[in-house]
Amino acid sequence: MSALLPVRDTLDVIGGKWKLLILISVWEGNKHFREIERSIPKLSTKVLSKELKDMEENHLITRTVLNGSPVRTEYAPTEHSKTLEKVIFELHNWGINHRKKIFGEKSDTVS
Amino acid sequence: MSALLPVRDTLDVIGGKWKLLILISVWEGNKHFREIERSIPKLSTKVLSKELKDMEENHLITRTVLNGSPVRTEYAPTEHSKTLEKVIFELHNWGINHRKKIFGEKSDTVS
DNA sequence: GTAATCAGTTACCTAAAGGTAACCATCAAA
DNA sequence: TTTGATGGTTACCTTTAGGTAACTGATTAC
Repeated sequence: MSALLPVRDTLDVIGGKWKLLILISVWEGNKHFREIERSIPKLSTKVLSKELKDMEENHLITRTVLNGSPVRTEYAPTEHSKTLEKVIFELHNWGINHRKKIFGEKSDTVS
Repeated sequence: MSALLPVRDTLDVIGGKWKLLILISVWEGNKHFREIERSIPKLSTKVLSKELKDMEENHLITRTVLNGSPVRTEYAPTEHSKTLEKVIFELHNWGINHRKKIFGEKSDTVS
């Protein structure tokens, strides 16, 4: 069953500890490196730097360097990144229901 | 934004290298430990053992020990596990489209 | 009695993800 | 002129996921 390859691709793109948090931060309007960094507690510059590169490669964000005095960069979400919203919604939805199953009830065996 | 907690839950349940492969194997009708192990190339007994425990805790499968001579166990998927199909479908779907974006086209910047 | 099956466990090792902290250059304000 | 902001990089360390291989005890087949 390597029909799972596309599933793996998706999990690689949104997996890990920080990618979704960073994506949401950018969706919320944070544009600059330090701005994004400050918006996410405990996130280090090193990890942010690496994740932003990954996300740029995956066309989730764009990076624009503004030539000016103390070098400004601007990160922006792509349209493509917006297509993740549905996926995230489903993950969220399932997670909610899963918690109910795990902590709320008892029996759910099949056949 | 800790509205991401349920998303994290879901990713924990289906993430990692083997969980989905094992789940599919059980969905396909493999019931016994060695049977599942043989159905997935490169999967080791140690990892399978650990993953099955996780999946049992998460109510994705049930484990039944049949008292008999060389000790048989039976693993079966739960109804709850079936609710993952929709999630997996979305992940699959997005993965397919993502590949098209990445390898097929070029421009997709926002605003 | 030897091998092979069942269902795992145990100890050890490698690889990848992530964390910590110091550092770079450039510029503006105090 | 020192401090702080800009956007990062570098080297090193820890933690977690996963891999390798040997081994257990019970049973059947040879």
